[in-house]
Amino acid sequence: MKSPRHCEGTVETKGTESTLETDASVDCGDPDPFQWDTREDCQVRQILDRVADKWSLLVIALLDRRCLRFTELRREIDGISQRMLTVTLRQLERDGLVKRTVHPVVPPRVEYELTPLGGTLHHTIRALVTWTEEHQNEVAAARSAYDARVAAQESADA
Amino acid sequence: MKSPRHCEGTVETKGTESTLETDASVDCGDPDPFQWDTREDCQVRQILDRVADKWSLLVIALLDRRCLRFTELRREIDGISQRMLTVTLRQLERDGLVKRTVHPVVPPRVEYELTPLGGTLHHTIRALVTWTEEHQNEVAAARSAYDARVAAQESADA
DNA sequence: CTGGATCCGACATGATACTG
DNA sequence: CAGTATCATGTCGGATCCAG
Repeated sequence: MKSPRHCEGTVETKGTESTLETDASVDCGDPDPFQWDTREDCQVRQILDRVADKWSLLVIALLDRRCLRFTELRREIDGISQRMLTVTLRQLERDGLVKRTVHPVVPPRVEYELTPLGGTLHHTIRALVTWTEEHQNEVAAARSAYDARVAAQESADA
Repeated sequence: MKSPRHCEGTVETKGTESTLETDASVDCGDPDPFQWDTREDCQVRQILDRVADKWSLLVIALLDRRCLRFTELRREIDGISQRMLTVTLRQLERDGLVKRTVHPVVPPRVEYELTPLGGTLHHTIRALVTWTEEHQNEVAAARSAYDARVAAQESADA
């Protein structure tokens, strides 16, 4: 119901699909700091989902004021499929975070870079990555402790 | 290609089969700033996925040094199902980001709050949310422009 | 080289019913 | 109230083929 439908597939229902979105109609500018993103139809929730996406995160982090070609990105991001890279880049381009430049040469050369808007996001994303790097050991320890507790509990039940 | 499997971070099973061995064995501490998270077996990637998760994001943002009960969280986060709230809270608890307190009363009263570790994450998450709030209009504009371009292109083809 | 399109399986997620 | 268990399904995402 609240699924943020992808825009992949280049649907020809360009005008009709936007009708079900409550983007423009809903005003999310509320003063309550604890109410800001609680409504699923709020645009902030949608953008947050896009921006915090698994692959989007990596692409943005990788495009640190650098131009990267499609294949370069694909090579750098271990595990991403061609399809997901394409889809992710399209979404980011649509959101104005990534600029796509096609060089009319043969073989085709397409380069991706962050837009100014994307550049501002980069810092935030980077902060998230930094936090993860700095605290991964603590998280791992917490996981082990939790798993140990669960295991102990289960053996106690048996 | 390489290992086609996903980042196996999101498991809602017992946790006994969690990938402990790979977590500890793989060392992600590399100096290259552009290599840090490119490998899918890197623990940073897994944690990033968890932390940047749609619901996790909201829960952490909501638990800003407050104790919230299960139902309160559920009510605040519009659109979340009971199941996903439970799963999300479990994951966060396992990762040591959220503390779960059960009050042995009737009716049961369970409260959730951020751990100190979760508190440090909170700032970063908050920054992400703030960015989204501040730039949602630009993103929306970019989307409209993109959609318009696509529409124009399609009508030109026809 | 850079994708677009399609097929299809797997898994995450939602809905529902049940429990303590 | 706070879950757990089960089932249904939609979406994501990978593999493959094809095109410019």
